[in-house]
Amino acid sequence: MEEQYHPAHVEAQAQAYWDEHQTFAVTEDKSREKFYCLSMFPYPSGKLHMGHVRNYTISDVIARYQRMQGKNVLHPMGWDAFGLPAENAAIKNKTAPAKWTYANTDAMRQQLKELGFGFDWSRELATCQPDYYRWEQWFFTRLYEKGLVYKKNSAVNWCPEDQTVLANEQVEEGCCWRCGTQVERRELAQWFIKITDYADQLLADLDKLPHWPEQVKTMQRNWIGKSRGVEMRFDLAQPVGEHNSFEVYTTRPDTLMGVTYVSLAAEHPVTQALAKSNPELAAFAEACKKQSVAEADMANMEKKGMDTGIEALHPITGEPVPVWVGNYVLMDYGSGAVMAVPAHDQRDYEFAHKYQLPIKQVIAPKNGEECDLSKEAFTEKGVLVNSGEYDGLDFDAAFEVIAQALKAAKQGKVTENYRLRDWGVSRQRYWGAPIPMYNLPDGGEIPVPAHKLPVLLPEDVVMDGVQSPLKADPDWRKAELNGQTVEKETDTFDTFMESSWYYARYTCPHYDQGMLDPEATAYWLPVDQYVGGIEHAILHLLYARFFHKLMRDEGLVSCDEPFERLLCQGMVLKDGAKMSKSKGNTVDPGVLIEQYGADTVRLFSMFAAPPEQSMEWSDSGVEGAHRFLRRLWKTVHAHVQAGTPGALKPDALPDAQKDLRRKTHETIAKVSDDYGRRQTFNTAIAAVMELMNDVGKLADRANPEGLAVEREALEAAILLLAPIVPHATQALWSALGHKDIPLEARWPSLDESALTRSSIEVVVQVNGKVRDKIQAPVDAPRDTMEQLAQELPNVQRFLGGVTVRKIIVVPNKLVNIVAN
RNA sequence: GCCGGGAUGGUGAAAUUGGUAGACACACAAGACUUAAAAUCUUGGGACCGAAAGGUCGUGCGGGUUCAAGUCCCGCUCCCGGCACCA
Repeated sequence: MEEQYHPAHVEAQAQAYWDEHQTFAVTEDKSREKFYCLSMFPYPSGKLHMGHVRNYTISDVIARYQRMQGKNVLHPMGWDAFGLPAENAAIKNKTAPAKWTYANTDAMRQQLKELGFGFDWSRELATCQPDYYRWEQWFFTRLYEKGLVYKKNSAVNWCPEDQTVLANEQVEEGCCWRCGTQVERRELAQWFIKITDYADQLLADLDKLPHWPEQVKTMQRNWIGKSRGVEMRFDLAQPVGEHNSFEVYTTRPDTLMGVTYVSLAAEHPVTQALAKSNPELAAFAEACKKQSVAEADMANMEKKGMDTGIEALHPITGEPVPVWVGNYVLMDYGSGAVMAVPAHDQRDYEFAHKYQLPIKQVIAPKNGEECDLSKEAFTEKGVLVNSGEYDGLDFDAAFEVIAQALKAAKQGKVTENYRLRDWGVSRQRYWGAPIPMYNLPDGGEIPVPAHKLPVLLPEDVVMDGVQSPLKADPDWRKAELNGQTVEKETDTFDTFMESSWYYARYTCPHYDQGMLDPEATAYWLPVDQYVGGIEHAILHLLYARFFHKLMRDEGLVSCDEPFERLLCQGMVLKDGAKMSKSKGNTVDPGVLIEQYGADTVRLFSMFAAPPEQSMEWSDSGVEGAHRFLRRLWKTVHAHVQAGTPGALKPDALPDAQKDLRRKTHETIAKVSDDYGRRQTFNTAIAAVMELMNDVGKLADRANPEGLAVEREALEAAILLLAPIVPHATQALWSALGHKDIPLEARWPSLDESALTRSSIEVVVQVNGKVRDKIQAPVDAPRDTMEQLAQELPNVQRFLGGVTVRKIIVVPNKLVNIVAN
């Protein structure tokens, strides 16, 4: 072996070996336990960034670790290739999005290989390829046939200048990011998939995911937002056009007697009908259309309203209450109308103050205290007051009695409601999978039949404007079905569609008899370990879970959930901020690989922080990681030079050598737990560093017995580090005379007998403060420990003049003497 | 605004089930080697007091529970992720 560590050479050699031996190509092998390890596939933006490096290093480490546990490991990679940035780049560079995208995948594949990630490249897929999206199109037509797909109007951001739809991201302070024109809301007919039909399952099955982070499950639960409430009808005092009433949903029917007005959305049919004869109201509704469609903006904006002048009848008392229109009432939510109880809802409270609407207290605190409504609403649950016959009831009783009263009066009923809304999948863009529907001349539509799929997206286009080439090209949409002239839908799918099932397609990426090969999915699914950014905790992961259930109900997969275990990695920061071009704090992985090698980049990525935490990038930290690898290399080299180790004779060793053996096996135990259960790779690396520090201090190269102990330590260190720094460890393993590679070697096994020790350090406290430490026999009896502790001089000092009340002994850890 | 996280030395972090706060690194300082520098190696270090032994304080802020709290509970502050058309 070479005396110096030359990463460029070592890495090229290892990568060539893997390439030559097709080390990471896998097939179904029913005789072996499988492990499917998946990273979220990247959007092919052109260059790998540190977030990718971190993500793929984590999954590569897990994949290689599982491989060393003897499992048949699938670790695939591909491209989330459709999306907005390709269109933006295409407009900027006057090229086709397809060309740009494919050039980017080539560049990024190259970088991924340089980092030594063990992907099975024979399964690579790109979602923009027709043999991928054709099955998505087919599946959508199946959903249509099952009644899980429907079309309805929904609001989008519209730039009147560019005559185009904008993504939320393309709206900056209410204006178009290209031309600065004020953005409007526009209602378009769009396709939806009924995710709400699966809301209950998506909620309930979270309980089947014990290996998901609790925070992600909590976020999904809250997003689905199941609530039990009452849906009721408010009749209008006078009919408005054809409308006699409207529906309202509340989770707080106990506050019903405190309703002092109701609010409708600007798009509510009653509002629209009233606006026809009320120019002022029409102007207000028009003004509401200038608002953003993003929920965060809705929540932050100033709440405005307008009195319609009409009244609705309280569903229980029949008393008239004023009907308002509010800019904060969403048509997409529930029924587009809300009852307002200013005394017990903070938003209603502020609105009522602003427009001098009455505030009527109907709930009092349980403990009988007065509540002060002069500053804020009282939103807690309590006891009913000012509610006539319902006075004195608590929330639960009031809920049931009032719901009963509404039901008896045929004015309402108890229902469950979800915050979750159906999934709008239509995008008015070019670079996406065409929605496989034919629009008929008479206005209806039918799904494109299977034999006409895929509906191909033309790749040879010029993006010379903001308009989608599909919409700009009248020839493309022309189609014919059974002799009838039809038009292809020019909208494309939301890119979440592609990312919702790619994990399943990886099991059979070349299968052409259907969407999925049942044998391949039966063997590989579910994904055993999914690794990706926390930013996907809700949308992507919820849609993928939903899609999985849809595929299950189509008979394509057999399990209920797609991802068994989930790891959400934190962001990569530099100087305390997210890396971004605008801040100029980006770090180019390519430059670092050139300077230090891939192993150093991987080692530092994993050492700097535990995976879930955000990680601070540090150039000097990278330097330190590199230094450690050089030291490791040097140590192995010196060890090999020192001679041939003898047979290991554990019982006959001097104390220092026993100590080193204990450290070796403590490290094996610690690192195995860190990789497998805890997934804290930073502490695993620290443990191996400690082991190497001990090798430096304790190794005895003067005799074959000493060399045997050092050899055991070095082999353990190499194998334990192999998943993280695969190139260097492969070279070192070979330098120690092994013919196999670490990936195919057995994970080091723990020798329990090496762990035994005769004494252990125990802390002695007086009143919880450390006063001394003693070397005590392991598992010493309680009274021995009490006595040893009390005899210590520095303990005595603190026991003078006080009485010992109690002594707490935590075996092999601590003695606390409580005295006063 | 709503939902979910986070905050520990000069810096990244560790402390796994309530039991020694700061492992392992980085940066820094001193020393060794060297004509010299780099590299490498050794040593040191939370703050404050002290010659030392040792003591006091210390995990964003304010309270609480406990023999014992970075860890549990209540109330805040600031930062980050998501909010349905960025992916």
